[in-house]
This record gives sequence, C-alpha cells and structure tokens, in this order.
Amino acid sequence: MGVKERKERDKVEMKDKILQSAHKLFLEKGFDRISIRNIAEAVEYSPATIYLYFKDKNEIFHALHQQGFGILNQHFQPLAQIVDPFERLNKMGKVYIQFATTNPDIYELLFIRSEPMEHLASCIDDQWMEGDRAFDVLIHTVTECQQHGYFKELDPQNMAMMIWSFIHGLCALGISKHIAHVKEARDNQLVVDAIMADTFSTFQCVLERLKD
Amino acid sequence: MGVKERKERDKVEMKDKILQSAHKLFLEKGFDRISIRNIAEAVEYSPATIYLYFKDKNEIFHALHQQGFGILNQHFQPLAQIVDPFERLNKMGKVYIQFATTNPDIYELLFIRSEPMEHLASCIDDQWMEGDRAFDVLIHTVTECQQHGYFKELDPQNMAMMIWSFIHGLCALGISKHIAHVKEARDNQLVVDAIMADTFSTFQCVLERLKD
DNA sequence: ATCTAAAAATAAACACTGTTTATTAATTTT
DNA sequence: AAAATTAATAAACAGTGTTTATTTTTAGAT
Repeated sequence: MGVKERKERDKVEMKDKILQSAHKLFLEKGFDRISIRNIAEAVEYSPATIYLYFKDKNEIFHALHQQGFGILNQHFQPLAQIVDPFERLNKMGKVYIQFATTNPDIYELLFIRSEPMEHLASCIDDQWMEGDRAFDVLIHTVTECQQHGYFKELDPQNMAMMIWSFIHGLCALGISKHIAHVKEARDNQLVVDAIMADTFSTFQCVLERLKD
Repeated sequence: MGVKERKERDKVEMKDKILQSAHKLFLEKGFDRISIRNIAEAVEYSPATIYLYFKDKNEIFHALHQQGFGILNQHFQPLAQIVDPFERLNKMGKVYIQFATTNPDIYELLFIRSEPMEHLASCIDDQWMEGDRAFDVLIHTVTECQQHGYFKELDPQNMAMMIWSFIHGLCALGISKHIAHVKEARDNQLVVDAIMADTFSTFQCVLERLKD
C-alpha cells in the first residue's frame, strides 16, 4: 500500500515544480511583477491549485528566500580555505558584492525587503538559522582578524555589524539606483560598478589602518 | 479678467490638497497600502479626478519624495553651526539615523525603494538636485575633517560614499527588520535601537583612529 | 437671462492582483 | 461497479492602477 508514499512524493514534486517556475519567473520579472497567476500559468495549473501546495504568496517567497540563502552560502564556501583571516574578510566582501550586483532580485528578497522578515517572524519554527549562521561566520572571521592584530579592543559583534552595514549599504544603494543618481554616474552601470569598487577599496584601506 | 489666474491658484491648491492627503495616508498606511482610490476618497473626489492633477502614481510619489527630502534637509540645517567638522560629521550620522528610525516610511521612499529613482531617471528636468546637494555637504564635511587631520590621503568622494553606505546600510537593515532577526534581538525595538547605536559608536571609533 | 463652448468631474470599464468557495473531475477504497 | 476520498478548477470577491466616454459644472458671448 505504497500509495500514500507515492502521493507524498508527488506532492513534494509538485511543490518543487511550482518553486522552480517561481524562481525562474522571479529572475525574469523581478519582485513586483511576479504573480500567483503567472506561476500557475507557467506550471500549467489553475491559480487555485497553487494554494493546495502553498498557504499563500508569502510561503512561496519564504521558500525562494531559503533557496536564495543556500546559493549565497555556496558562494561563500570556497573562502573557508583562505588561511589569512583578513584576506578572507576582504574576499567575503568582494563575493558578497559580486553576488548582490549579479543577482539584484535575489539580493532584494534576502536583504532589502521587509516582507520576508515579517513573514519569518510569524514562523516560530526556524529562527532565521541560515542568516544567523552566516553572521556567525562573519563574527568568527572578525575575531580571527583581531588575533592577527586587526582592530583590537573593538567588540567583534559590533565590528561585524559595522562591516555588514557598510557592505549592505553599498549594495543596496547600488541596486536601488541611488548611486547612479549621484554626481556623474548617469545611469552608466560601468561607472556605478567603478564607484562601488572604489568605495569598497576605501573601506579596505580604513580597516587596514586599524592594525596593531 | 483674473479668472485664469484664479483657476491656476485653484489647481495648485487642489494639488496641495491631494498631496497633503497622500502624505497623511502614507504615514498612516505605509508604502504598499496606499492607493489612488484611498487618496481620492480622502479628498472626497473620484479616483479619475486625481489623474487630472497628477500624471500617475509615480508623480505623486515623486512629489512626496521631494517633500521628504525637504524634511530631511531641515533636520540637517542646525548642524551647520557646529564648527568642529568631525563633531559635525558625527552629529550628521546621528541625525540621519534618528530621521530614518522615526520616519521609516519616508526613509524607505527616499533611500530604499528603486521605483522613485527609476521614475526620476525619466524626468530629465531636475537631476536629483536635493540629493546631490546633501551629498555635496557630506563631501565638504569630509574635506574639512581632512584639513583637521582625519583620514588624510583618502579621496574625500570615496570617503563620503563609504560613510553614506555604512549609515544607510545600518538604517536599512534596521527598518527591514533584519537586525531584529539576528541573534538576541527578538523583535524588541529597544534592543534593535541599542544594536544600531553600538554599531554607530564602533564606526565612530574607527574613524577616530584614522587621525594624523 | 439664455445659449454655447470650454473645462472639470465622474461612472464605468479594462486588465490586472491575492485569495476563497462551490463545483467538477480524478482517483482510491470498499 | 459503487461509494468515498482527494485533486483540480471555474467563478467570484475585493482590491489595484489607469483610460475612455459621458455627464456636470463653469465661463464667455449673444
């Protein structure tokens, strides 16, 4: 009587199919132009069917959120092999910026929008684990840097928060087109990228000066 | 034959009335829950009438955007009297954070959302003047700080961009509830505020270390 | 004061959105 | 094969921004 098991398999398969289409549409159309009806059409089911597999749109976004975090963590994994913590910290920043600029929509979902966070607050089960884990890695790297003489006597938690704030701010201003509207960067993405790179370099310089 | 003049006065009066209601609703309901029909009901006109005074919703947001920037600049004005540039820089950060946390919706409109920026791009007339002006003030303050021995030989433009990125990142993460979901800050606004204050202090410390 | 032309306001519609409910179709169990 | 359960859907509800055709109001000329 393996019918129940098969049905469960079918269910997760269908969920996956929906999620896959949602992810695809998400990348194609972005945050606001994605709709339940869109997704339903892509998987060739009626809109109401979606609601048999996901409670509401937030739950779909939540799944994409987790998925996006998985992708980001994958980007970070290779950096674990870098022995020098300060170099690793710098590379982490570079990878983070790279991820944000090449996947602006996913980045927006993960770090800019408040809706996913508000939805997370209502799910008592998983407490933003992946986010915490990533932040712990950052704190750990900061602590290691301190053992190598960098920015000592500053609280590593505060320091990590400061670094994250800076990097996120830079990425967010880039994605939201605010950098493009400041001064000479008239909508030229290359110029925007250059400004972001220069700003990051400046931050690196600042951190370097905090040695000893 | 001052009828034409009176009609023009009426027109701007009506525009003001709409904008006033829009601003009120904006503060009450936030970014997403504000609608043309809402605004129309508030000013006791039909939704279609709104379109006689504003081309579309973006144009209303654009007006609110300018208005919001005016409010922010008002907050900054008193700081011009502070003679010590580094102290002024620090106070600027404090005022900025204060503004962002007490007016999260306006801040979102001004600095987080990309829609207003994308709309601005289509208005060739005003080139984000107020934003540029505010940024120029920051650059100027940075330059003055350098004359007082702070973070010398760093490009003031890059330095200003770095400072803005940090402050914006901190505010954005606070508003988007991302800080609340990291570690122990379980939705407690007081804890979030404390983390933000600590992070800002850390940034201040870092800048202070760059003297000479 | 009346009639006409211009201006202002609106009702209704269009094409969307997320979500729910009642109904139909398919599948499993008896 | 019939009954019961499950899956899928059509249709509706309440909402969105925006446009168009129509009506109401206003202004100027007779």
